[in-house]
Amino acid sequence: MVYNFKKIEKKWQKEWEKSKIFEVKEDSKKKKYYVLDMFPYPSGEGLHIGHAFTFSLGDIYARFKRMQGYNVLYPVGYDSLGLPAENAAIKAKEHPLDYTKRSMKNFMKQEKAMGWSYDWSRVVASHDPEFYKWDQWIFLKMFEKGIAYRKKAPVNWCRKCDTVLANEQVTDGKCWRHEDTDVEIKHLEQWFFKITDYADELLEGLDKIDWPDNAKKRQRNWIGKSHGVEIDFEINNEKWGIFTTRPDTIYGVTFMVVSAQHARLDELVTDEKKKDVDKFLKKLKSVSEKELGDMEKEGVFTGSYAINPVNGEKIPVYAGNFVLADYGSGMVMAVPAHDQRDFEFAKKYSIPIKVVINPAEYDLDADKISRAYTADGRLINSSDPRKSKISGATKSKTAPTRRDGEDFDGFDNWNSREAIEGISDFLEKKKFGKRVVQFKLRDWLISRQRYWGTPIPIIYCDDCGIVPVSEKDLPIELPKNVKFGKGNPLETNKKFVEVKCPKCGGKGRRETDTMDTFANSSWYYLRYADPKNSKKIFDEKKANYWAPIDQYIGGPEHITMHLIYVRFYTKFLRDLGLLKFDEPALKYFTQGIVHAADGSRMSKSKGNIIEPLDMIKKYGADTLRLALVSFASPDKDTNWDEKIVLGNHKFLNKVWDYFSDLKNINGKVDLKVESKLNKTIKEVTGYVDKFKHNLAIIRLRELFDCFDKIDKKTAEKFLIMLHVYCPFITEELWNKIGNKGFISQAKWPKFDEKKIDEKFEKAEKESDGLVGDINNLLRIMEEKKQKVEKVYVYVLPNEVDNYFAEELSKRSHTEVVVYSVADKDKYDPEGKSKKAKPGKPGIYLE
RNA sequence: GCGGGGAUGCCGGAGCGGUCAAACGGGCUAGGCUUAGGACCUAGUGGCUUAGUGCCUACGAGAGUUCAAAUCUUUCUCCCCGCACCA
Repeated sequence: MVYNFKKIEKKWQKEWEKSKIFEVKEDSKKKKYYVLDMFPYPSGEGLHIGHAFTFSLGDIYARFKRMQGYNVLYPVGYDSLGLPAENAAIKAKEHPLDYTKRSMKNFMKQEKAMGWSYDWSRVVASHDPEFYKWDQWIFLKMFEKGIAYRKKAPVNWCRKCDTVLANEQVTDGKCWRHEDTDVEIKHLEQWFFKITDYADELLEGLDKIDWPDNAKKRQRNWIGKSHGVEIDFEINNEKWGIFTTRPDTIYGVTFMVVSAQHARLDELVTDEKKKDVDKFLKKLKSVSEKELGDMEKEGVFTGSYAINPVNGEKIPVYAGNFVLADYGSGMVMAVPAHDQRDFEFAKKYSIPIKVVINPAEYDLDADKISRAYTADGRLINSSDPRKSKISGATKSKTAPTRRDGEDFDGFDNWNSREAIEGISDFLEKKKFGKRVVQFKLRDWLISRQRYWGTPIPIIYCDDCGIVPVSEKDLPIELPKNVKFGKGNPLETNKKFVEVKCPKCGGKGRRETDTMDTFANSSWYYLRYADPKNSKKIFDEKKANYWAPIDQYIGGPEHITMHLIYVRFYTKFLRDLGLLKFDEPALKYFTQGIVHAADGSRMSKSKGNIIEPLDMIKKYGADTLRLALVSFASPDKDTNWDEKIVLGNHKFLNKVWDYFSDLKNINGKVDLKVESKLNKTIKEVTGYVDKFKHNLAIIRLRELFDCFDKIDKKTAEKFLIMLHVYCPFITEELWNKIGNKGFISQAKWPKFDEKKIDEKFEKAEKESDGLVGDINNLLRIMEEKKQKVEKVYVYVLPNEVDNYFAEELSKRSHTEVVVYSVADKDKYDPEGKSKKAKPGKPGIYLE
C-alpha cells in the first residue's frame, strides 16, 4: 500500500482541529508544563527552514510532556508589530495592517501543515490593540515608578530604518537589519527604560536558571559588571570623577582623556585651545561610527590641567576619540605604562610615560618599553613626593606593611593586586574617591520614529509638560490613516497628534514615537495564560499557574536582546506584585542554525533558501520534521542536505508498509524484542528529554529493524515514541492497527528494567560475528576457487538458542546447518566442533 | 583584545578514559529479489595478513598524565560564532 502522506496529513490536521485536543485549562490536579517557542514575526515569506526546525523542537517537547501526563501549555502567537512588517508593507505598497493579516493567515496555514500541536484558542498578536494596550499599561506603570524616562542622549540612528536603534541592535557599527548601513550618532531626546536598575539582579538570576552555559556567559558579559573606584580629580577648581578598575596605577597617571562626545566638554576647553578642539570634533563627525572603531587613538589637548589627588601632580586633559561618553563618567585617567590604549596615545602625542609597576623578574624602562605592561607586579614610584619630603621616607625594599592615617608614605613595593585594595581603602579614607560598581549594560532606548509599533501613551503639553495618558483611555490605537514617506508616518495624522492635555485640557501634542518591538516580546508569554482578558493584563492566578515557562526554545541570536528584556520585564511585573516568580524561563534550549548546503547563510539574495513548504509537498511534514532533528545534534549548526530528507522518507515508507500489514503485528510477545523495546524506551525517553533527537531516532530505527512479527502492544509503544517526531503517520497507523481515539493523547510508554536482558544483545552480536566469520570464510574459499555447498556450525550447548540456521543461511546466502557440540549425531568430518568457544562456534565448510 | 564552540572514515555525523577500525544515515562495491527499477533484502567498505586469525596505522599537529586516550592536561595550527576602544 502506498504511503499517501498528503492525504494522511490533511486528514489529521482536520481531526485535531475539530477535536480541539490541544486546548488546555488550568487544572490544579495536574502538573503543568509550559513549553514555548520564541514569538515569531509573521513575515510575508512564510515559514523558513529555521522556523520549521526550532518550532518542531518545541512541538516534539510539548507532545512528549503531554504524553507523560503533564497539563501542557503550548501556545502560539505573532510578534506582528515592528519595522520589518512596516518596511515590507511599504515595499509591497500595502498598509502594514493588511500585510500583517495576510502574513499571519499564511503562517497559520503552514504551522498547521507542520503538525505543531498548538492551543489555537490562545493565539495572540502584538498588533492587536487588545494586546498592545497592555504594552501601554506597562509603560505607564514604568513611568510611574521612574523606570520609563526621557532624556537627551547620543543615540544610534539608522538612515534606512529612519529611526533610532537600541545598543543591542547595532552590530559592528552597522544596523542589525541593514548590514550595509553605518549607524550614525545623533543627539535626540528619547524614551528609555531603566533596565540598569535591575542589572545586579539580572546577573545574579542567572545562577538560578537552567540555561546553556554559553547563553549565561554571554549575558554576563553583556551586563558587564566591574568593580572599581571613582576618583575625583580637580580640574579648574572643580572635582571631576573618573572611574577606574586599576587604582593601583594611580601614581602612574600622566594625562586625562575626556570623551569627545562628553556633554560638558566645553567647560574643559580653554579659549586658546577652542579652535583645535573644534577642528578635532569636526573631523570626528565626518567619520562613521564603524570607522571610528578601527581608527587610531586620537585626541587634542583641551588646555586644562587636572590635579592627581594622591601626589598633587598637574597633568594635561585631552579630548579623545576612544573614550566612551556613556560609560563611567566619560573621562578616564590615563596610565600609559600600564594600559595599551593610553600607551599608544601617549606615544602619539609625546606624553611622558611613568612606570609604577614592575614585573617580578626585571625592571621596566619607561623609555624602552614597546607596549604597556598590564600584568601584576610590584609597585614603584607610588608615594606622595610632598609627604616624602616631610617625612624623608625611607625607600625600604622590605615587605610592604599596611599603613594607616598620617604616617602613610606610599605604596612602594606593594604587590599590585593587594594595592588595588590598599589604594582603594586609602582613597576612601582620604575622601579622594569611593568604590563603585559599573555595568556595561545601558538603559534600553525604546523610542522608534516609526509607525508600526505600540504608540507611547504620553501627551506633551506646553503648560504641564510630559503627561501620561490615563489608564482608562487605553489603548491608544494606531490610526490606520497615515501617509508613508519621509519621517514618522504618525505625524501625518492630525487627529492622532493634536489632542487635549489630560491634565489641564489645554492644547497638547501626542507622542508620535512608538515602542521598540522588543517590548511586545518581553511579556507576551504571560498573556498566553489569559489571552482574552479585557480587564487586566492577565489574571494573576492563571499567570502564576502556567508561568514561568518550563522549557523555552529559540535561537542564539536572542541571547543578548530578547532574553535580557524578557527577564527585565518579568522582574518589573513581579515588583508590581503581579508575579510570584523572578525568572521567565526555567530551562532554555538554544538550537543550532541551519545553513545552506555550502555552509553559508541562507538568504533570499543568495537564492539558497530551502522552503519548508516545498519539502512538505515533496515528502510530507513528518519526513521533514524527522529529517530536521535527526540530522545532527539539534544544538549544533548544520548545513542543509536534501539527502537527509530522502533517507528519512525511505524510513517512513518502510514503517508505513510494515504497520499497514496487520499480519505483522499479530505476533506473540518475543522476549528478545521485548528486551530491546524496553531498552529503547529507556534510552529514547532520556534522549528526548535532553533534545538529543538524533540519538533517539537512531534507537527507534534500530528497534524497528529488529521487528519481525510483533505483538500489538509493542507496535503501539513504537508508534507512540515515533509520534513526537512524526505525528501524522503515527496517528493514521494508530487507527489502522485498531485503536480508537488519538495517539496524540496516548500515554508515553514506561520501561521495565527487569525485561531488559543484555544476553539478547550479546547473542545478537555473536550471531553477527558468526555471520561475519562465515562470510569471511566463504570469500576466502571463493578466492581459492573452492566451491562451498554447505556450512556446518558447531555451537556450545548452552548457546544453541542464540543461533538460527534459517537466519544464518539467509545472511550468508549459503545453506547453514547448526549443531550443538554435544550432538552425537552431528556431521563433523574434520573435528571443527572442538574449536567452538563461548560466543564463537566452530565452522566447517564443505 | 576578550569570551564561546569546533577539527573524527569517501561524505553528514555519533562517541568524550578501556567493551573503538569507530553508532546511525548517505555514497560506493558485491550478491539476492524482481519485467524493470534511482524500490526492497543481505554482506562488504583503513592497510597487510588468515579457513573464521592475527598484526599495523588511524580520530587537526606536537608533548604529557595513565596499566589504558578519539576521549584528560598542555602547547600549536586552522575554522566558525558572540562581544568589542567598557578604562
